[in-house]
Amino acid sequence: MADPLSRVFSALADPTRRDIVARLAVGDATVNELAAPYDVTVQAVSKHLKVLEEAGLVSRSREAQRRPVHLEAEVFDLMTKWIERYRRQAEERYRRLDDVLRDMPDAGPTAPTEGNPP
Amino acid sequence: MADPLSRVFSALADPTRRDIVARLAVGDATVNELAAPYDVTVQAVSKHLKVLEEAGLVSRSREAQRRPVHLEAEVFDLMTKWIERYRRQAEERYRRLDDVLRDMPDAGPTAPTEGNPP
DNA sequence: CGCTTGGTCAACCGAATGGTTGACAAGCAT
DNA sequence: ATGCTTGTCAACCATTCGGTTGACCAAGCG
Repeated sequence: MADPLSRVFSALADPTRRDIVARLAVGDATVNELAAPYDVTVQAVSKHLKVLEEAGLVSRSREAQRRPVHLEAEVFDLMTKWIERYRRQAEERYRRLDDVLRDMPDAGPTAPTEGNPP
Repeated sequence: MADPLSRVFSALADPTRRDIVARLAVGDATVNELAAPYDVTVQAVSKHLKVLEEAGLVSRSREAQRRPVHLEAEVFDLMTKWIERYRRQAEERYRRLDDVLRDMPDAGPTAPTEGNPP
């Protein structure tokens, strides 16, 4: 599971982690602050942050004994690019199908338009 | 893990599944066709398709004994919306930080309101 | 009819995941 | 030096996941 795309998708496949990302979009926060709203231990949240960090979605700096967590938004582009590519392709195909159906108002029961003579 | 967004992200967190989606963007295909390139059993691919279907990314119709798989591109919007929202928010915040730094051309080495006595 | 083709279901296995508790390090404050 | 705060690491547990094998169903075809 080395590839970056898998890590990003996987990281965001968890609702708690998505919520953390949502809250970090507003502003940086410490681990304890982030952990407060959830009814899990702070260690669990620390694990979540590790996952987000390994996916490149988040970075932690050092500031006294606090470790402010910062959202790294660039990685989103990786996903967006992948998604857009295939969404567009599928839509294009959909549009083309419409054209075909319009151009073929009376398709016969047997449709050998795919004639691929050996 | 009932929520749709988690299911979609989770479904796309697997490289094989992403590849299947990529190939379905080109055109519908049967399970056996889809399974061919991978060196796993057809049952494994069937499981992958089930995951994709439960995420709403794919639909299967019935056609004789074949089950053509079709890519359902709308669900992508769910992800795109979520991603765009927080990406935009984070970028906005980044831009604002730049403004702050520009408006504060002579920030001392000691942080402003955060008393850091020697 | 019987058989081959296309696909799913069920049970199982090893590895990864999300969670817990407990110990511990690093800073700051007494 | 002692202690409190913030956070991580390690070990463990239950569940999920990706994969396998084997049985099975549903259609077409000889």
